[in-house]
Amino acid sequence: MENKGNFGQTASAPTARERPTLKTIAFMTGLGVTTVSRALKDAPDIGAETKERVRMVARQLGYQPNRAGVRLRTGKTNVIALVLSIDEEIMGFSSQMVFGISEVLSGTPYHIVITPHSHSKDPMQPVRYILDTGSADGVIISRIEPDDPRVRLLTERGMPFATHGRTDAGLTHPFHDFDNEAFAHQAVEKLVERGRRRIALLQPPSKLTYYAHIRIGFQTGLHDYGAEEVPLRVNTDAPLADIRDIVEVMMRSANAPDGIVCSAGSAAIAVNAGIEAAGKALGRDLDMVSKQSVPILNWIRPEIITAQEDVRQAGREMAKAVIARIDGVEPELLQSVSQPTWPESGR
Amino acid sequence: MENKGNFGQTASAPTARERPTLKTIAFMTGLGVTTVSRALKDAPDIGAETKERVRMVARQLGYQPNRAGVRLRTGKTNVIALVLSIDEEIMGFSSQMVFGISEVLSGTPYHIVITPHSHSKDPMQPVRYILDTGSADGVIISRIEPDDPRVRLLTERGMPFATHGRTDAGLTHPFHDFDNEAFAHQAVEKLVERGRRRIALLQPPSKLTYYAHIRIGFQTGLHDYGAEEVPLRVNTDAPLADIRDIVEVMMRSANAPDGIVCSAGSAAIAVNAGIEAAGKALGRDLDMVSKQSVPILNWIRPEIITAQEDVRQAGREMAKAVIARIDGVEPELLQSVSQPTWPESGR
DNA sequence: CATTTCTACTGTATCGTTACAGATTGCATT
DNA sequence: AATGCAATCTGTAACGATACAGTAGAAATG
Repeated sequence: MENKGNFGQTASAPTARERPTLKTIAFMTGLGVTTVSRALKDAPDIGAETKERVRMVARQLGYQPNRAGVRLRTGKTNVIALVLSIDEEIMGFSSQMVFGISEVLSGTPYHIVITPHSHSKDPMQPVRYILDTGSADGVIISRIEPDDPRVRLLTERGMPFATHGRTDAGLTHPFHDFDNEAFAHQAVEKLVERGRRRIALLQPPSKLTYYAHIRIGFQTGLHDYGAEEVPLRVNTDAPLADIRDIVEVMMRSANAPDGIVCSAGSAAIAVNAGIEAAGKALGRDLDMVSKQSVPILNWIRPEIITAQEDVRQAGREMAKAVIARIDGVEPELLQSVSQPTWPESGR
Repeated sequence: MENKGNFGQTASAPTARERPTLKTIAFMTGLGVTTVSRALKDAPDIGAETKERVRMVARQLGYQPNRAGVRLRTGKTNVIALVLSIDEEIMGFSSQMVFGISEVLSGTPYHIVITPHSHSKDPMQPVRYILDTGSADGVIISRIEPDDPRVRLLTERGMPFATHGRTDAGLTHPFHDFDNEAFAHQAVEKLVERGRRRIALLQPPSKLTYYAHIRIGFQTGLHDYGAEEVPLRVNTDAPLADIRDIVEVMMRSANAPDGIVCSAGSAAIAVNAGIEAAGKALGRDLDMVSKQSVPILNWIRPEIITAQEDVRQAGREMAKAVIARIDGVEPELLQSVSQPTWPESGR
């Protein structure tokens, strides 16, 4: 009579080694399914010895909770959605981020689901989908704008998330960001140190928040170190061929710069091509500083002065932040900014 | 009495616009939940008019089946797992593959879950996890070996999958592969066309299947076009610094090659560095042919002769193959090999 | 000794969906 | 009029987990 609940239900498992469930453990321990469930989550109303017994059997069986069961009953998906822009992305930017995220998630029950979208299309669509279908417990997004509508929506709907990049409209949320202001400032410094004074900036598209950071760092740099800007009318999102052509024209012109600051590693390759197409050479006629997320530029031209942005680390930070947010930690405590590092160039 | 099933259950939805379920539609149409379920999957025992009505209401409500419900009941996860090696991966190889896969999956109910692992560790672990927990309907794996234990296990357990690369042990399974044999053969041809006769090969690690393909293509190429091999004792998986150093030594030696075939884009960058460190120049002292998955090499040195491997296309093919396999299509019909393309170099 | 209070455990209902085994109705057959 | 049979529709149970509302027994209380 004590096992009335199990009786006749788990008359199973004679031959086939099927996946164990709570019922299996309940049957083996002689306990009720509820008790097993509560024992495994260390509930206070279960005896210490019972918990121990349940845990042993569970480990023995290699029990892993059925995700669908949990999700259906509790709504918890154990999924983190990574929203990625499918365009651009020449270098392994997002791979690195994915790997950073996975590193953190591998010690947790979370899975990572990639939700891609074309950023030329509606960037809200994937976010809306996730919210409407409740298909994730947390979200990670990139390419943040100062008053990002995705951030607004996610906040409004109470969905935990972290961003790669900051907003700038009084929104408080977890983020990880690279200190682009410091990068641009230091970049100018490096150039001036080498005697360069007329500096061009290949900047990100102006709608992204870090455009402003780059601009500010660049301009205070110019001011602090006494240099001037040579305008460059193209941004890092442009096709590489366009960047090269425009840089070539600029380098051939009368007021060609003697220094260039480049906000993206892939673009730096095109910039370099433009420079060389104009018959100029790095280190001789001018210097270039570039940010990169993958250490590749110095393999191409050792003369490029590079700052490293550790995107894998960013992935780790954001994963930790989302999980913390899911666990109720205040957003204010989940914000971090990483500094550029300047590996000794050359090899 | 007709609505006894719904009665008292769906007395809900007064204010809050909650996510619609079958029950919601059942309530609105006055039908039973079962009928709605069957109507939506176009079952033969539901009247045409009823189906139409149900579909209209469902569309109106923006109904999307609850994944946890479906998964719990049917075991269908609607997930494709992409198993990725977290190491290496300098360039955006896997991003491109992910994007290719997503393109195909975006028109389906499938989600893509990234399951990363360190390929220095046990490569079976993620596959075992997926099988044991039934966490996906299909799997995509790369870095295939001739007698790949993952392929064996997945086949044995009846899990649909596709591989990036072939096996070579009588295993029949869906795959997409790049024709590395053709690439290597054509690469030799290109070099010989340029008057090169002493050719080195930077080959993949020998445990991977395509090592043999590259070797065969290379050797028949040498034979067909009358060239000889200069041995190069390092493979594409080696750290870039090692590759450069070894290539430099080779290029300084008495019997330096006058042509190099390189099986990976990232490695080509290091090879080039080694060549230049030895004071040699591409196009003058020697030529290099390299495969690349992202069109970057010619930005670095226009002289590199490049073959394009379209990894995004590979992602598409594999996604289509896994889904077809899930739908019961025979593996024999889901195998494809893509040919190298040789874009006009220069720009 | 009766009553309350804990401790430790359990049954039932439920999440959303679908498989299965009926129902109900109308019509054609005998 | 009884029977058979499609054509449509429906209720119930189940997938695995957990929230909730208990229950049984022991111990503490009055």
